[in-house]
Amino acid sequence: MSYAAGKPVAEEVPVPLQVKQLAAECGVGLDTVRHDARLGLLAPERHPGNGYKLFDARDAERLAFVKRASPLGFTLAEVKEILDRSAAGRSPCPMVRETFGRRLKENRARLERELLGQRRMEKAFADWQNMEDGAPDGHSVCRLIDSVAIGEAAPAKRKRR
Amino acid sequence: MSYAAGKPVAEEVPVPLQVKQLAAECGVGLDTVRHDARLGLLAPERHPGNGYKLFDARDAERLAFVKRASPLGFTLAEVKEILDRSAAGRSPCPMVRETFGRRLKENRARLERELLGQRRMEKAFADWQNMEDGAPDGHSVCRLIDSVAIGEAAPAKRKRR
DNA sequence: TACGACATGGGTGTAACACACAAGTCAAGG
DNA sequence: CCTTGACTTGTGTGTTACACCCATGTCGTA
Repeated sequence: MSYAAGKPVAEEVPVPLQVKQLAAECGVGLDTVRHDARLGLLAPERHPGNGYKLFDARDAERLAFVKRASPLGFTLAEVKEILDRSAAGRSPCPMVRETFGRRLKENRARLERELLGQRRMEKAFADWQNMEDGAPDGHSVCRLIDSVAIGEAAPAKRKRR
Repeated sequence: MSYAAGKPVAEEVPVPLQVKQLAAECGVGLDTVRHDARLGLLAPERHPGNGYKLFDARDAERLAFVKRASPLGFTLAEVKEILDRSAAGRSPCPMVRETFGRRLKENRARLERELLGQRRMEKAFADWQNMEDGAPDGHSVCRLIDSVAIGEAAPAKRKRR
C-alpha cells in the first residue's frame, strides 16, 4: 500500500510489448494491431537491430480507447485525430468535444432507428411462431416478411439519403 | 372508396419500372439497385430490344424488405437466401425461422453492447462539460478519454473475439 | 438530327479488418 | 553449429455494401 514497502520502486523498467502481446492484452487480432499501427493510431518504437515494433503501456491505452470508440461510430481517422492532438499537447479538447458531441448525436439516432427495427422484427418473429409454415401463395413472399412489412407507415415517397 | 367508382378496374396493367424509378420508389441510390440486381436479389425482366432492366411491384417489395433487413445485421446473401427460397415456393419458412432467430439474437446482443457503450460515452461527455480543457499532462491522453475509461471493469485479461 | 436524360457494363475506391505470402529473427534443443 | 518452431517484417488480396466515374448505347422531344 505505502510506497515504502520494498525498495524505492526501482525504476519500473517498462518492458515493451510485441505485436502479439499487445493484441492479447487488448483482446484483438494481430492484424488489428498492425492495421492501427499502419494508420498511425499506434506509433511504436522500433527495435534498432531488427525493426520489430515495440509497444508500451500508452499504446495499450490508446488501443483500448480505439476499441471502445470505434463501435460507436467513430472512424479510425477521427480517433487518430483525437489521440494525435491530445498527444501533441495542443489542447485537443475543444476539437474533441466538437467531434464527440456530433458523433454521439448521430450515433444515438442510428441506434434508436436500429432498435426500432429490431423490435419490429422481434415482434413479427414472435407473432409468426403462431402461423403455420404455409407454402407462399405467390403473392406474399413469406408471411414473416409480410408481417414485418405491416406496422410501417405506408412507404409512399421518401426522399434523400 | 367503393370499387364501383369508375370502371371495373380494367386489368391494372403493371407498368414496369426502370432503375431510377425503382430507386426513387424505395428511397435508395441507383447503385444500390444495380448492386442488388447483380447479386441476384432482384431479378428484373429485360427489355428484349435494349436490355434495360424492367422491375415490377414484387421487386419493389423485395427491395423494401432488403432495406429493412440489412441494417439489422442480415447480410445481402442471407436476405437473398430467404427471398429465393420463398420465391421458389419450397416452404422457406423453417429455414427463414432459423436464420431469423439466430440473427435477431446476435443483433440484439450487439445493439445492447453498443447502447451500453453509447450511454457510457454520453455520461462521460456530460461530466466532461464541467472540466476545463486543461492541457494534457502527458500521462492522460485527454481527460475525456480517461473518463470514458473509468467505469469499465479493470481490463485485466480478456480473451477471444 | 441533335439534344439531354436516361440506360448499359466495367472499373476503382471506401472502412476495418481477416487471411495468406515470402522472408527475416530469435531462443532452445540435439 | 545447425535446425526447428514461434515469432516478426512488409505486401498483397478478399470481404461487405455500396458510391463514384467511365465510355457507350438508347430514348423522347425540340
